[in-house]
Amino acid sequence: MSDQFKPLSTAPTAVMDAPVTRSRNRAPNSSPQGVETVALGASQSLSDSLYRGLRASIMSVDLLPGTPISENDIARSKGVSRTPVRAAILRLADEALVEVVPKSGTFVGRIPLSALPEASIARRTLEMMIVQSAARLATSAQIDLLKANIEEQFEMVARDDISGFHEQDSIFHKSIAEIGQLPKIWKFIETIKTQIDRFRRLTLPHAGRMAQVADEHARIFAAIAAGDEEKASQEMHRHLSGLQNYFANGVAAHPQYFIQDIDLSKIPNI
Amino acid sequence: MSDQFKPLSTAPTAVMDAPVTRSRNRAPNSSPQGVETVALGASQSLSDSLYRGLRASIMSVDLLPGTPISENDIARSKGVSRTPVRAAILRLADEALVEVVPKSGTFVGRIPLSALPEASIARRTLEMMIVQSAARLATSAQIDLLKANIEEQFEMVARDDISGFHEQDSIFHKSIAEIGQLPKIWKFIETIKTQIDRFRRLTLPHAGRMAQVADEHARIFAAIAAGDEEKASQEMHRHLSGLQNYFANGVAAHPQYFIQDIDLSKIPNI
DNA sequence: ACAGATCTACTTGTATGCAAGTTAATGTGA
DNA sequence: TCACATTAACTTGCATACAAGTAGATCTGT
Repeated sequence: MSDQFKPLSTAPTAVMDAPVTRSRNRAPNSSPQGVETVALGASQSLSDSLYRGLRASIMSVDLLPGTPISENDIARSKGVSRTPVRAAILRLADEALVEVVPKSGTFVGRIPLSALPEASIARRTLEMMIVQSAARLATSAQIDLLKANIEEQFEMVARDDISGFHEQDSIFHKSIAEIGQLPKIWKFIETIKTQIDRFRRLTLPHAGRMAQVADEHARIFAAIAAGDEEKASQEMHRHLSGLQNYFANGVAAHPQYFIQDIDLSKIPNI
Repeated sequence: MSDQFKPLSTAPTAVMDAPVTRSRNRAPNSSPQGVETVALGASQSLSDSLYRGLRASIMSVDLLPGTPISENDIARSKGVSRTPVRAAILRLADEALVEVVPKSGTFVGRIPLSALPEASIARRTLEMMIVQSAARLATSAQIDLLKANIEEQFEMVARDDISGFHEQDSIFHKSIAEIGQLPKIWKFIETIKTQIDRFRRLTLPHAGRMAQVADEHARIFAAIAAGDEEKASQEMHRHLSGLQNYFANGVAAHPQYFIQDIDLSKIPNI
């Protein structure tokens, strides 16, 4: 059962055999065994750009959970065939951002409540470790840049610029990961917190919380600048705790947006 | 730009309008707003079973990194069309288990060395937290089951049954996550450690290490049984550290299996 | 014998058509 | 008026055909 996918070409890897079938080698297109694995910046592919557009619409909750989406409609509206649309939707299905029901329909994914508590715990655990590393390794130049980011955040609070604040928020956490020399773990956290972000955008009142979040960020920054690993970790813990307080109200307001696959009263402390 | 994917149906959500186009609702097929989100056990889909088969072959390094794979060949050998094969390959490409070079070819993914150090750190960090939770929450019944698993492991060592040992190893870690009531984080970890597992299967000598791993597991178990969170965490740290010792030799033996996108001499302590 | 241009078989990406199944609307009976 | 069978339009999953591009084999000139 394990050799059923062995390459079918009869010629082994040796090159001097009579090549019954041309054995194709690695395309020199791809990273030539060398140093860089830099992603291809431009989209280049129809299904890629469709994927990104759909994903952005779902993550911004511009498309609400449960909304039916039709491969045919999207294909017609974009003037392409179903094939690249379908490829994009299948990718989103792997991320649980859409739910595909065979022979019936496709829907913007409802948020699985059972995923949120452990996603929150995992994110907090990793970011506590990351910020410890950052407090240990930060250079004065990096601290200056981070301080500028904090000031930007308070500027956004003053302007009441929510989307601008979210952007600076994201840069803050990403920068800490870079300072801690763990940038790929931040990438991983971004996938972990996907459903958490959707939950927050759906249920949390953004206005009041901005100032508090900026304060929490400032305390984390201060600990990093002071090189106090333990304090930085504790402040990050505070910053990333307390999500469960919003569960009951958020779900009660819009139950149709969620897959209620856990007992909301039994959520552990996060 | 953000409303380009709004559903096209002219009818709003209200049901009393004259339905120019039938507005389709959620299929009662899918989880009916209820409690369970249980995955559909049976494969049901051609592309699903192709995906699982290919993934197993790649993870077991039965298909070596860099091996060219052809959608047409697989389709012919399985007696299906390219469509489901292609869907499976695209899923694998998202996991970096295959590399697709447009208009050129598809290859079993080489292991990106730059991903390994941070994956190892993230995994260790999460499992240290999980085992602390397990040491805190373990019931005596759970401890008995875990003890039986440890005994199985030593049995496998005695029998020199490598694949059997790997299975018990996996059960050990998964059981700890269940005891710690964080089973979904173990699922996360399984995706994190994908490339690490491939690296180990390619480069590590399994024979000698089995006994040592079983011993490390036994020490973790003892700390859990004693309810000693700190000790359990430390033993897990020891168990999951030291991968970097194998980097240089493993890569030197088979450089073509890896994307050497980092300087091997600059790998941090993991 | 060797270097370079040309050619041809192969690759992935997309378009299109069909099959099986589901769901909402409609028809039918009481 | 209501319950139930029928039907028709829509859905996703798969098969097939074509387009654009790549790379190895071959041919040509020296």
